Amino acid sequence: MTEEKFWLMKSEPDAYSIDSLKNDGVTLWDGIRNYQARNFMRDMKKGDQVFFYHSNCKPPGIVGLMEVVDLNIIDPTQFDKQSKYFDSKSKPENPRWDCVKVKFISKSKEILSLPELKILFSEDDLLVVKKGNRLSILPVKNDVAKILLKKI
DNA sequence: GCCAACGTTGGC
DNA sequence: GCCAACGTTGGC
Repeated sequence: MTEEKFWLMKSEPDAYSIDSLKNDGVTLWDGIRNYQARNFMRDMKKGDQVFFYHSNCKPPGIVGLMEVVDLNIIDPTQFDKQSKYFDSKSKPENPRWDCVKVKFISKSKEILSLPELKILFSEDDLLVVKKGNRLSILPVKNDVAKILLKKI
């Protein structure tokens, strides 16, 4: 039996938006430099669905849906000296950072904003509504995801 | 621009 | 291993 898994990934729309992904079709979710977030990506499986969240904008919120299509990809930006994500401590023979590839599924007609999410869900239901939560990748509970899917 | 909530770093 | 200082995220 296949258990559906759901996640939420944040991106600042100035850096990479849902429109960028719609245009690209697929993208590598690289540049993650937080171990907990990286480990969540390692827990992902092909076919998992991911809510795309715009952060650091007004208003912040969920703007679309994507799907995991590839796993365990070494993040190329860690070895790129030109990249802001360059990590001098990571060696090619033992890469520290990896990521997943995602594909565009849909863009919401309207943003499901953080204030709305706070009305719908408690901190325990959906971690993104928790004050001060800085994790850019979060798991989403199955029953919460079912509700979200109807609203985006 | 402010600040809360962390994660990371480095001295000891 | 502790912890203070510092840096980052991201809402407001």
